[in-house]
Order: sequence, then C-alpha cells, then structure tokens
Amino acid sequence: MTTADLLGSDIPSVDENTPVRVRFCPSPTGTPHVGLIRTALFNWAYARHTGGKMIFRIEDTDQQRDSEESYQQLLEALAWLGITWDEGVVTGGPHEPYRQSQRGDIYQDVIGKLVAGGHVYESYSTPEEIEARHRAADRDPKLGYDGFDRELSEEQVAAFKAEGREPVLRLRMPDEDLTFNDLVRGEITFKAGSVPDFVVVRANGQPLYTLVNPVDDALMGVTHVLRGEDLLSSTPRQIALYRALHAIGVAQYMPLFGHLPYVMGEGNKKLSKRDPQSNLFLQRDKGFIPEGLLNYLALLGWSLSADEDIFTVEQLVANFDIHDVLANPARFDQKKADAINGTHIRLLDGADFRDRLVPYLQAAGLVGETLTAREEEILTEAAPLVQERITLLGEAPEMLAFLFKADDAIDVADDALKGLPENAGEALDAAVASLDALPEWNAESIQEALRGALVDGLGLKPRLAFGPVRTGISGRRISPPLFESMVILGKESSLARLRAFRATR
RNA sequence: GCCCCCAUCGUCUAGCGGCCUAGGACACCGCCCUUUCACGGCGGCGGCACGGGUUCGAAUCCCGUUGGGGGUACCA
Repeated sequence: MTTADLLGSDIPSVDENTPVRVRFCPSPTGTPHVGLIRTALFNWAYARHTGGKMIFRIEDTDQQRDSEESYQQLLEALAWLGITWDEGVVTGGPHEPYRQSQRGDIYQDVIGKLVAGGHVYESYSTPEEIEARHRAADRDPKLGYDGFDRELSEEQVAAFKAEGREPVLRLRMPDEDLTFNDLVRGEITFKAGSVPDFVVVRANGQPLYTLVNPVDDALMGVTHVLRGEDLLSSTPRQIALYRALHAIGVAQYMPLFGHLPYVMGEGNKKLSKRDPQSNLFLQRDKGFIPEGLLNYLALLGWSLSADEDIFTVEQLVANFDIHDVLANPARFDQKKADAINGTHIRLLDGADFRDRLVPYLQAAGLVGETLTAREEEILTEAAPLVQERITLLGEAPEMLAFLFKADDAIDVADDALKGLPENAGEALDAAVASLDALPEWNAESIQEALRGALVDGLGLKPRLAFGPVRTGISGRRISPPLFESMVILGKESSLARLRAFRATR
C-alpha cells in the first residue's frame, strides 16, 4: 500500500455537472434560532435554484443535550416557513434512517473498515499526559494532541490494556497542507501539522460528530456542504477523513464546502441561543410572517440586487447562488427585520391578512376558539384599517381590542385622558347631539357631522377636535381611523360609548 | 501561544480597476400628506480601518499593521 493509497488523496471532487445534493443537519438541542434557520434557508434555496435535492438529517448523537421536543420544534419551524426537503426524516428516502441515533450499525461498519485500512488508530494518551509531554519538550502545552500513539509497540499497548485503559480512535492526519476552495471564501489552506490527529470514536465505542457528519454526508451523496462559519476550522479534518472514506469505498467524491457567515447579536458576539431575538418562535409570536422573516434572513449575507431589499421567496429561489453569499458576519437588526416584515404585511392580500390575524386575536383573548358571526364581521371590516399601520401581526390585538369589547368594558388609558382639551365634556355633548340626529351612518356622514359640531361649531383645531370622541370610542389616545371604527361599531354602540364616557367627565 | 476567517454609512448591503464628487435599505432628523397613529412622498445626516506597494488610474489587486471573530474537546 502506498502513501497515496492510504491517504486516498486521489478522491474525485464534485464539479459543475454533479447534480446538487445539499443537506440541513441540525442537532435537536433547544429552540430553533434564526442563525440555524438562515442556514436551512440557504441550503434550501440553493437546492431549489439548481433543481437539486435537499436532505434533512437529524444529528442526535449527544444523548445528554438532544431532546424529542427540540426535534418536533425543528419540524414545526420548517413547516411554518415553508422550507421543504426531498429526503430525510418524516419523508424518508433512499438513505434511511435519517436520524443519526438510529444509524449506529452503519457507523460501526465504517469504523471497522477505517481500522482495517489503518486510517485510524487506538490512542491511550490522557490529556494530562499529552500536556506533560509538551512541557517536557519545552513546547506550548496547549498545542493539542502530539501523535504519541501513532506507532505504539505491542508491548506498550499490552501495558496500557493491563492498566485497564480504554483507547479512543484517532484519524491519522496527512503531513501536508490541506487546501480547499470554499464556495463563499475562495481558496483556504491549513498548514501541515496545524491540525492534530483528532478523535473520531470515544473510548466507549460511540462515534463523534467528527466522524458521523462526514460519513453520512458521504453515504448520502452530499455535494455541497453549506454550513456555519463555526465549522470552517473543522474542514481540514473532514477532508482528511473524506480521503480515508474514499479509500475504503464509503465516499464517492469530495464535496464542495461553503461556510456561511455568522449572524451576530449586540456587540460583537455571535447571536446566542439565549438571546430572545434569536428565538424563531418568539419572533413568530410577536407577529412575523414567514415572508417577512425569510426575506430578512436572506438579506444577512446575500442580496437580490443593488436597490431592492424586498423580495418574495420565489425571487430568492430564482436568483440565489451560494457564490454570491458574502463572507463577513452580519448583525441581526431587529428594527430592520420588523420594517421588512411590515412591508410584507402590506403586500398581503386583504383576505389573507385578515385570516392571519385570527390566532393573534385568540392569543390575546379577544375572540374564542371559533369566531361568532359578529366577530367575523368586525374582523373583516377592521382588518383593512390596521394592515398598513402595523409591522408585526402581534400589534393588531391592542389596536382592535375596543371593537371586540362590550360597550361597558372599555377601559380608558391614562395618556388618552391627559391629552384631552379642557372642554372635553362640551365637545362630547356636541358630538353626541350631532351624531344622534344623523339619518345615515357611514364614514362620510359621521365625519361631516363631527366636523360641523366640533371644528366649525366649537372652533376646535382639527388635530385636537376628535380626541374626546376617539377616547370615548376606543379608550385610547391612538386608534385605527375613527369614523370607520364607528361605522363598524354601529350607531347605537357608538353613542352608548360616548354617553358613558361623557358621564365620567 | 499556534491555526483559520473577516474588514464600505450606526446597521444590512451595491461595488468584482476607470460608469464612484461611493448607490440602495433600515434607523435617525426635517418637510409634505393627514381625524390620532401609521402608510406614502420629498429632502437631510452619514462610510471605503490604517500604512505601503502594483497601475496612467484602486473601495476594487498584492503585502503589512491594527481591530474583530472562530478553532485549538472522548461538544456540535
């Protein structure tokens, strides 16, 4: 066996003509966060753009941290956003199973071949011993594993075993520079000797991420590994492992790698899972719609054109290319995300927007499980009033609450009271009188009557004239358009509210 | 320490040697529209980290410095 055979460095690489197969392979630890979703989105968009396949694999090899709840949340997140996959959990496919926790036998088989081929070796050194050797040789103790066990004699092995030591398995790293062409960063070279032989199998026989991730990628024929920048420095190890996998017949070709920039939080820190901003479901509960969130997330590292920030998922798919992704980290800007979402809300078809409001009204307790006929009516008429005034669906309940409440259940906010003119009582009397006399109850007639009574009659400034009426009707200083709101409430209800409010002045 | 990545307005970005006295978006500040709040429209503020090269010409290419980030685990 020659060195080249051992290293398998003759492994063919994916080229332009290889049908694209990408994957999203999260570990089910914790709630889905926006950085993770951005990674899923870019993989998905690239698959759809190229007509390739998207694989959804679950990397649940860490029993301590993985949870079934988290797995379910992953499914829920992708379903909500419309990110689909062609092979993977739930849908199945030619490389089942797609949960690593169920692939133990496959890994053991690969491990056996790696051992037989001499690509991995048993290592008995403890971290303390490695560090001690570095100090003894006057090297930096933080240098990492030193390759001590590479060529152990049978006597040494026997001695370790006699001590009861259980070895880990390490991959034999090639003693040469490792270079690859990153799809977003260009050529990257790791110097020979800078990556030590790393552990691929624990002493208890369980394989680590460092092994199972490339093994599954190889087995599943992944062509483009698009993942977070945090995995950039593990790429040389994967390349070395891929060569070994090719040598033992597990890998057909070397995939292409593309490392997506970090999504940052405040300061210069990576957006952490602890940060509420990063929590996908919190964003959804606040009122993000998939269109808005996907648009914003795509903007973190990618752009459609020089002067368009707003685009649909279809436009993203039609134009997305991993080569256009930027290498520098992007800060998650909640204000811009909100603004983009607001634009998408305004882009929504009226009926669609109306329907999307329902869960938020229910969550706020304004309507029940099923809406009454009257509630349906109110919602249909009121939805257009708020569609252009909110950036998040979650803002709607507060704005619309007064329409769903009983006339005697209107609470009046303090700031609404403060802004009232001295003669609010007089204004309310005039308003009630003019409205009561109205034969027609529509926005135009209401406006005309109120204008006549308050602006012309009492000489109030237009900016202030309607304050008392607004407060009486909605209990708020700020409300959806007043006259339209009164139309929705009806004449009887409107007058009842104004009279009741007048009685408190 | 060593290895690797990154560097254009406050933020996200356009820019891939001349179209740049650097364009757009968010935010911010004015003005207009207006029954409140928004939406919308108009205008303003504001940036190529620094230093060397290469070139007739550099935000764009090269080198260095500085700054930031990541890795260096029997985590992923």
